[in-house]
Amino acid sequence: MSDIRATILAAAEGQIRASGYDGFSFREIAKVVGIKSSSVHYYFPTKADLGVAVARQYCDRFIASLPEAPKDRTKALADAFAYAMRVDAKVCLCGVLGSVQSSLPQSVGAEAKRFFELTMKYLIGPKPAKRAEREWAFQVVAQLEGGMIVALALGDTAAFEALVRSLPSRPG
Amino acid sequence: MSDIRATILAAAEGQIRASGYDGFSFREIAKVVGIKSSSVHYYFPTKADLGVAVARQYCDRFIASLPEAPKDRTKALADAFAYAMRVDAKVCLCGVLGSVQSSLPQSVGAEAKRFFELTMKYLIGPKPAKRAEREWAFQVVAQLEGGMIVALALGDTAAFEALVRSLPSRPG
DNA sequence: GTCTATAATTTGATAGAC
DNA sequence: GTCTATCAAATTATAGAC
Repeated sequence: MSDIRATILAAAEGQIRASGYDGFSFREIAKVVGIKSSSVHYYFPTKADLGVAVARQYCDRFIASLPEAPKDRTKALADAFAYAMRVDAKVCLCGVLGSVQSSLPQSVGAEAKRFFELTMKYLIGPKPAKRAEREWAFQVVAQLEGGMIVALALGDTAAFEALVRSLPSRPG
Repeated sequence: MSDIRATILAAAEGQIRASGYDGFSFREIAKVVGIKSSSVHYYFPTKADLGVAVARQYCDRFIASLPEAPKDRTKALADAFAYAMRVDAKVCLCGVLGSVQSSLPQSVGAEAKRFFELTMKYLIGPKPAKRAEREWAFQVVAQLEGGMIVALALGDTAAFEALVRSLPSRPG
Protein backbone atom coordinates (compact mmCIF):
# COMPACT_ATOMS: atom_id res chain seq x y z
CA MET A 1 0.00 0.00 0.00
CA SER A 2 1.30 3.44 -0.89
CA ASP A 3 2.45 5.78 1.84
CA ILE A 4 -0.11 8.40 0.95
CA ARG A 5 -2.93 5.92 1.02
CA ALA A 6 -1.88 4.71 4.46
CA THR A 7 -1.60 8.28 5.73
CA ILE A 8 -5.08 9.09 4.46
CA LEU A 9 -6.49 6.03 6.22
CA ALA A 10 -4.77 6.97 9.48
CA ALA A 11 -6.04 10.55 9.32
CA ALA A 12 -9.57 9.43 8.51
CA GLU A 13 -9.58 6.92 11.35
CA GLY A 14 -8.54 9.60 13.80
CA GLN A 15 -11.18 12.01 12.61
CA ILE A 16 -13.99 9.47 12.61
CA ARG A 17 -13.11 8.31 16.10
CA ALA A 18 -13.13 11.90 17.31
CA SER A 19 -16.09 13.30 15.39
CA GLY A 20 -18.04 10.50 13.76
CA TYR A 21 -18.75 9.66 10.14
CA ASP A 22 -20.57 12.91 9.41
CA GLY A 23 -17.87 14.85 11.23
CA PHE A 24 -15.00 14.12 8.90
CA SER A 25 -14.42 15.63 5.49
CA PHE A 26 -12.15 15.14 2.50
CA ARG A 27 -10.81 18.66 2.89
CA GLU A 28 -9.87 18.21 6.54
CA ILE A 29 -8.08 14.96 5.77
CA ALA A 30 -6.32 16.53 2.81
CA LYS A 31 -5.05 19.32 5.04
CA VAL A 32 -3.68 16.88 7.61
CA VAL A 33 -2.02 14.72 4.96
CA GLY A 34 -0.66 17.72 3.08
CA ILE A 35 -2.40 17.18 -0.26
CA LYS A 36 -5.54 18.50 -1.96
CA SER A 37 -8.97 16.99 -1.47
CA SER A 38 -9.17 15.96 -5.13
CA SER A 39 -6.12 13.78 -4.51
CA VAL A 40 -7.93 12.05 -1.68
CA HIS A 41 -10.68 11.24 -4.18
CA TYR A 42 -8.02 9.66 -6.39
CA TYR A 43 -7.39 7.02 -3.70
CA PHE A 44 -10.96 6.76 -2.46
CA PRO A 45 -13.55 7.85 -5.04
CA THR A 46 -16.42 8.34 -2.58
CA LYS A 47 -16.78 9.00 1.11
CA ALA A 48 -18.37 5.59 1.56
CA ASP A 49 -15.32 3.98 -0.07
CA LEU A 50 -13.05 5.70 2.41
CA GLY A 51 -15.32 4.88 5.33
CA VAL A 52 -15.40 1.20 4.44
CA ALA A 53 -11.63 1.06 4.00
CA VAL A 54 -11.05 2.70 7.38
CA ALA A 55 -13.46 0.38 9.18
CA ARG A 56 -12.11 -2.72 7.48
CA GLN A 57 -8.52 -1.86 8.27
CA TYR A 58 -9.42 -1.01 11.87
CA CYS A 59 -11.27 -4.27 12.31
CA ASP A 60 -8.63 -6.45 10.67
CA ARG A 61 -5.77 -4.82 12.57
CA PHE A 62 -7.61 -5.15 15.86
CA ILE A 63 -8.42 -8.81 15.38
CA ALA A 64 -4.89 -9.55 14.15
CA SER A 65 -3.48 -7.95 17.30
CA LEU A 66 -5.21 -10.52 19.51
CA PRO A 67 -3.19 -13.55 20.71
CA GLU A 68 -4.28 -16.69 18.95
CA ALA A 69 -4.75 -19.07 21.89
CA PRO A 70 -4.43 -17.12 25.13
CA LYS A 71 -4.95 -18.53 28.59
CA ASP A 72 -7.79 -16.09 29.17
CA ARG A 73 -9.67 -14.82 26.12
CA THR A 74 -11.63 -12.26 28.11
CA LYS A 75 -8.46 -10.71 29.45
CA ALA A 76 -6.81 -10.75 26.03
CA LEU A 77 -9.70 -8.88 24.43
CA ALA A 78 -10.02 -6.46 27.32
CA ASP A 79 -6.32 -5.66 27.14
CA ALA A 80 -6.63 -4.86 23.45
CA PHE A 81 -9.50 -2.47 24.16
CA ALA A 82 -7.66 -0.88 27.06
CA TYR A 83 -4.61 -0.39 24.89
CA ALA A 84 -6.67 1.23 22.12
CA MET A 85 -8.11 3.70 24.59
CA ARG A 86 -4.92 4.37 26.54
CA VAL A 87 -2.89 5.12 23.42
CA ASP A 88 -5.39 7.30 21.58
CA ALA A 89 -7.73 8.53 24.34
CA LYS A 90 -10.47 7.87 21.81
CA VAL A 91 -13.53 5.64 21.64
CA CYS A 92 -13.51 2.46 19.53
CA LEU A 93 -14.12 3.32 15.87
CA CYS A 94 -16.93 0.80 15.62
CA GLY A 95 -18.62 2.16 18.73
CA VAL A 96 -18.75 5.56 17.08
CA LEU A 97 -20.02 4.09 13.81
CA GLY A 98 -22.40 1.62 15.44
CA SER A 99 -24.17 4.28 17.49
CA VAL A 100 -25.54 5.84 14.30
CA GLN A 101 -25.54 2.76 12.12
CA SER A 102 -28.97 3.36 10.60
CA SER A 103 -27.75 6.60 9.03
CA LEU A 104 -24.55 5.19 7.53
CA PRO A 105 -23.99 3.90 4.02
CA GLN A 106 -24.92 0.26 4.21
CA SER A 107 -21.39 -0.86 3.35
CA VAL A 108 -19.90 1.10 6.25
CA GLY A 109 -22.47 -0.13 8.75
CA ALA A 110 -21.78 -3.69 7.70
CA GLU A 111 -18.13 -3.33 8.72
CA ALA A 112 -19.09 -2.15 12.20
CA LYS A 113 -21.40 -5.13 12.50
CA ARG A 114 -18.58 -7.40 11.40
CA PHE A 115 -16.33 -5.98 14.11
CA PHE A 116 -18.81 -6.90 16.82
CA GLU A 117 -19.34 -10.35 15.35
CA LEU A 118 -15.62 -11.07 15.20
CA THR A 119 -14.87 -9.86 18.71
CA MET A 120 -17.67 -12.03 20.08
CA LYS A 121 -16.44 -14.95 18.03
CA TYR A 122 -12.94 -14.44 19.43
CA LEU A 123 -14.27 -14.54 22.97
CA ILE A 124 -16.14 -17.75 22.33
CA GLY A 125 -13.15 -19.41 20.71
CA PRO A 126 -13.06 -22.69 18.77
CA LYS A 127 -15.34 -24.64 21.11
CA PRO A 128 -19.05 -24.69 20.26
CA ALA A 129 -21.04 -22.26 22.39
CA LYS A 130 -24.42 -22.64 24.05
CA ARG A 131 -26.88 -19.81 24.34
CA ALA A 132 -25.61 -18.69 27.74
CA GLU A 133 -22.11 -18.39 26.35
CA ARG A 134 -23.21 -16.33 23.37
CA GLU A 135 -25.08 -14.06 25.74
CA TRP A 136 -21.98 -13.73 27.87
CA ALA A 137 -19.85 -12.78 24.86
CA PHE A 138 -22.36 -10.11 23.93
CA GLN A 139 -22.29 -8.83 27.47
CA VAL A 140 -18.51 -8.50 27.50
CA VAL A 141 -18.37 -6.65 24.18
CA ALA A 142 -21.23 -4.37 25.23
CA GLN A 143 -19.40 -3.57 28.43
CA LEU A 144 -16.16 -2.73 26.67
CA GLU A 145 -17.82 -0.56 24.04
CA GLY A 146 -20.08 1.23 26.49
CA GLY A 147 -17.27 1.53 29.00
CA MET A 148 -15.08 3.44 26.57
CA ILE A 149 -17.88 5.84 25.69
CA VAL A 150 -19.03 6.52 29.25
CA ALA A 151 -15.51 6.74 30.67
CA LEU A 152 -14.40 9.31 28.10
CA ALA A 153 -17.62 11.29 28.49
CA LEU A 154 -17.06 11.39 32.25
CA GLY A 155 -13.39 12.18 31.80
CA ASP A 156 -12.60 9.17 33.95
CA THR A 157 -10.41 6.70 32.11
CA ALA A 158 -9.56 5.00 35.40
CA ALA A 159 -13.17 3.81 35.55
CA PHE A 160 -12.60 1.93 32.30
CA GLU A 161 -9.46 0.30 33.64
CA ALA A 162 -11.42 -0.86 36.69
CA LEU A 163 -14.17 -2.25 34.47
CA VAL A 164 -11.61 -4.19 32.46
CA ARG A 165 -10.47 -5.89 35.68
CA SER A 166 -13.96 -7.02 36.63
CA LEU A 167 -15.48 -8.40 33.44
CA PRO A 168 -17.70 -11.45 33.91
CA SER A 169 -16.05 -14.77 33.27
CA ARG A 170 -17.36 -17.35 30.86
CA PRO A 171 -20.31 -19.31 32.22
CA GLY A 172 -20.65 -23.05 32.45
CA MET B 1 -44.14 25.12 26.71
CA SER B 2 -45.64 25.87 23.29
CA ASP B 3 -46.77 23.04 21.07
CA ILE B 4 -44.37 23.98 18.31
CA ARG B 5 -41.44 24.11 20.65
CA ALA B 6 -42.27 20.65 21.98
CA THR B 7 -42.67 19.29 18.46
CA ILE B 8 -39.29 20.69 17.46
CA LEU B 9 -37.65 19.05 20.47
CA ALA B 10 -39.25 15.72 19.69
CA ALA B 11 -38.19 15.85 16.05
CA ALA B 12 -34.65 16.85 16.97
CA GLU B 13 -34.39 14.06 19.52
CA GLY B 14 -35.44 11.51 16.96
CA GLN B 15 -32.98 12.76 14.39
CA ILE B 16 -30.04 12.95 16.78
CA ARG B 17 -30.69 9.45 18.03
CA ALA B 18 -30.79 8.15 14.48
CA SER B 19 -28.01 10.18 12.90
CA GLY B 20 -25.99 11.97 15.57
CA TYR B 21 -25.40 15.62 16.32
CA ASP B 22 -23.78 16.37 12.96
CA GLY B 23 -26.46 14.40 11.19
CA PHE B 24 -29.44 16.57 12.01
CA SER B 25 -30.25 19.91 10.46
CA PHE B 26 -32.64 22.79 11.01
CA ARG B 27 -34.14 22.25 7.60
CA GLU B 28 -34.87 18.58 8.17
CA ILE B 29 -36.52 19.36 11.47
CA ALA B 30 -38.50 22.20 9.93
CA LYS B 31 -39.78 19.84 7.27
CA VAL B 32 -40.93 17.29 9.82
CA VAL B 33 -42.60 19.91 12.01
CA GLY B 34 -44.20 21.65 9.05
CA ILE B 35 -42.59 25.07 9.40
CA LYS B 36 -39.60 26.87 7.91
CA SER B 37 -36.07 26.57 9.25
CA SER B 38 -36.01 30.28 10.19
CA SER B 39 -38.91 29.57 12.52
CA VAL B 40 -36.89 26.87 14.23
CA HIS B 41 -34.23 29.51 14.84
CA TYR B 42 -36.91 31.63 16.50
CA TYR B 43 -37.27 28.98 19.23
CA PHE B 44 -33.62 27.90 19.33
CA PRO B 45 -31.22 30.57 18.05
CA THR B 46 -28.28 28.23 17.47
CA LYS B 47 -27.77 24.54 16.88
CA ALA B 48 -26.00 24.25 20.22
CA ASP B 49 -29.03 25.78 21.95
CA LEU B 50 -31.26 23.17 20.40
CA GLY B 51 -28.81 20.39 21.15
CA VAL B 52 -28.60 21.34 24.80
CA ALA B 53 -32.37 21.63 25.13
CA VAL B 54 -32.87 18.19 23.59
CA ALA B 55 -30.29 16.55 25.81
CA ARG B 56 -31.56 18.24 28.95
CA GLN B 57 -35.16 17.26 28.27
CA TYR B 58 -34.13 13.70 27.44
CA CYS B 59 -32.11 13.40 30.62
CA ASP B 60 -34.73 14.98 32.90
CA ARG B 61 -37.56 12.92 31.44
CA PHE B 62 -35.57 9.72 31.73
CA ILE B 63 -34.62 10.31 35.35
CA ALA B 64 -38.16 11.39 36.22
CA SER B 65 -39.51 8.16 34.74
CA LEU B 66 -37.59 6.07 37.27
CA PRO B 67 -39.39 4.84 40.40
CA GLU B 68 -38.23 6.71 43.46
CA ALA B 69 -37.54 3.84 45.86
CA PRO B 70 -37.80 0.55 43.99
CA LYS B 71 -37.05 -2.86 45.43
CA ASP B 72 -34.31 -3.34 42.87
CA ARG B 73 -32.63 -0.24 41.45
CA THR B 74 -30.70 -2.20 38.85
CA LYS B 75 -33.87 -3.72 37.47
CA ALA B 76 -35.67 -0.37 37.53
CA LEU B 77 -32.94 1.32 35.51
CA ALA B 78 -32.60 -1.59 33.12
CA ASP B 79 -36.34 -1.60 32.49
CA ALA B 80 -36.23 2.10 31.60
CA PHE B 81 -33.44 1.46 29.10
CA ALA B 82 -35.21 -1.55 27.65
CA TYR B 83 -38.39 0.47 27.26
CA ALA B 84 -36.53 3.30 25.50
CA MET B 85 -35.10 0.85 23.02
CA ARG B 86 -38.21 -1.26 22.52
CA VAL B 87 -40.42 1.75 21.82
CA ASP B 88 -38.11 3.67 19.49
CA ALA B 89 -35.73 0.99 18.22
CA LYS B 90 -33.06 3.63 18.69
CA VAL B 91 -29.91 3.99 20.77
CA CYS B 92 -29.88 6.16 23.89
CA LEU B 93 -29.47 9.82 22.95
CA CYS B 94 -26.56 10.24 25.34
CA GLY B 95 -24.79 7.20 23.97
CA VAL B 96 -24.89 8.79 20.54
CA LEU B 97 -23.70 12.15 21.88
CA GLY B 98 -21.15 10.66 24.26
CA SER B 99 -19.42 8.65 21.56
CA VAL B 100 -18.26 11.87 19.87
CA GLN B 101 -18.23 14.11 22.91
CA SER B 102 -14.91 15.75 22.12
CA SER B 103 -16.34 17.21 18.91
CA LEU B 104 -19.55 18.58 20.44
CA PRO B 105 -20.20 22.10 21.69
CA GLN B 106 -19.07 22.01 25.30
CA SER B 107 -22.58 22.73 26.56
CA VAL B 108 -24.03 19.73 24.74
CA GLY B 109 -21.31 17.37 25.88
CA ALA B 110 -21.87 18.47 29.46
CA GLU B 111 -25.48 17.28 29.28
CA ALA B 112 -24.42 13.83 28.12
CA LYS B 113 -21.96 13.68 30.99
CA ARG B 114 -24.71 14.71 33.38
CA PHE B 115 -26.92 11.87 32.12
CA PHE B 116 -24.28 9.29 32.98
CA GLU B 117 -23.66 10.84 36.37
CA LEU B 118 -27.34 10.85 37.25
CA THR B 119 -28.00 7.29 36.13
CA MET B 120 -25.04 6.08 38.19
CA LYS B 121 -26.22 8.14 41.16
CA TYR B 122 -29.67 6.58 40.83
CA LEU B 123 -28.20 3.10 40.91
CA ILE B 124 -26.21 3.87 44.03
CA GLY B 125 -29.19 5.39 45.81
CA PRO B 126 -29.22 7.37 49.03
CA LYS B 127 -26.77 5.17 50.92
CA PRO B 128 -23.09 6.21 50.79
CA ALA B 129 -21.11 4.11 48.32
CA LYS B 130 -17.66 2.62 48.56
CA ARG B 131 -15.32 2.40 45.62
CA ALA B 132 -16.47 -1.09 44.64
CA GLU B 133 -20.05 0.14 44.46
CA ARG B 134 -19.18 3.13 42.31
CA GLU B 135 -17.30 0.79 39.99
CA TRP B 136 -20.30 -1.49 39.85
CA ALA B 137 -22.61 1.42 38.94
CA PHE B 138 -20.27 2.41 36.13
CA GLN B 139 -20.25 -1.15 34.93
CA VAL B 140 -24.04 -1.35 34.77
CA VAL B 141 -24.40 1.92 32.87
CA ALA B 142 -21.61 0.97 30.47
CA GLN B 143 -23.32 -2.34 29.83
CA LEU B 144 -26.67 -0.74 29.09
CA GLU B 145 -25.24 1.93 26.79
CA GLY B 146 -22.95 -0.46 24.96
CA GLY B 147 -25.66 -3.09 24.84
CA MET B 148 -28.03 -0.81 22.96
CA ILE B 149 -25.39 0.14 20.43
CA VAL B 150 -24.10 -3.36 19.77
CA ALA B 151 -27.57 -4.95 19.74
CA LEU B 152 -28.90 -2.48 17.17
CA ALA B 153 -25.75 -2.76 15.06
CA LEU B 154 -26.13 -6.55 15.05
CA GLY B 155 -29.87 -6.28 14.41
CA ASP B 156 -30.42 -8.41 17.48
CA THR B 157 -32.59 -6.61 20.03
CA ALA B 158 -33.21 -9.90 21.82
CA ALA B 159 -29.55 -9.87 22.85
CA PHE B 160 -30.17 -6.62 24.68
CA GLU B 161 -33.17 -8.05 26.49
CA ALA B 162 -31.03 -10.98 27.61
CA LEU B 163 -28.33 -8.63 28.84
CA VAL B 164 -30.90 -6.71 30.85
CA ARG B 165 -31.79 -9.92 32.67
CA SER B 166 -28.22 -10.71 33.65
CA LEU B 167 -26.80 -7.43 34.90
CA PRO B 168 -24.40 -7.74 37.85
CA SER B 169 -25.94 -7.12 41.25
CA ARG B 170 -24.65 -4.61 43.72
CA PRO B 171 -21.52 -5.79 45.59
CA GLY B 172 -21.08 -5.96 49.35
C1' DG C 1 -44.46 34.07 15.24
C1' DT C 2 -43.95 32.91 10.60
C1' DC C 3 -42.49 33.86 6.36
C1' DT C 4 -39.17 35.04 2.01
C1' DA C 5 -34.81 35.92 0.73
C1' DT C 6 -30.21 35.60 1.14
C1' DA C 7 -25.49 35.69 3.02
C1' DA C 8 -21.38 33.01 4.09
C1' DT C 9 -19.42 28.69 4.48
C1' DT C 10 -18.69 23.87 3.85
C1' DT C 11 -19.58 19.69 1.68
C1' DG C 12 -18.85 15.59 -1.82
C1' DA C 13 -17.62 15.19 -6.24
C1' DT C 14 -15.84 15.99 -11.19
C1' DA C 15 -13.30 17.92 -15.36
C1' DG C 16 -9.21 18.58 -17.27
C1' DA C 17 -4.30 20.49 -17.43
C1' DC C 18 0.22 18.88 -16.41
C1' DG D 1 -0.68 11.23 -9.29
C1' DT D 2 -1.37 15.84 -8.13
C1' DC D 3 -2.99 19.99 -9.09
C1' DT D 4 -6.52 24.22 -10.16
C1' DA D 5 -10.96 25.31 -10.86
C1' DT D 6 -15.44 24.63 -10.36
C1' DC D 7 -20.19 22.73 -9.63
C1' DA D 8 -24.35 21.65 -7.18
C1' DA D 9 -26.10 21.02 -2.96
C1' DA D 10 -26.51 21.58 1.92
C1' DT D 11 -25.38 23.91 6.09
C1' DT D 12 -26.03 27.57 10.05
C1' DA D 13 -27.56 31.86 10.55
C1' DT D 14 -29.56 36.66 9.85
C1' DA D 15 -32.40 40.65 7.98
C1' DG D 16 -36.63 42.34 7.38
C1' DA D 17 -41.60 42.20 5.63
C1' DC D 18 -46.04 40.94 7.34
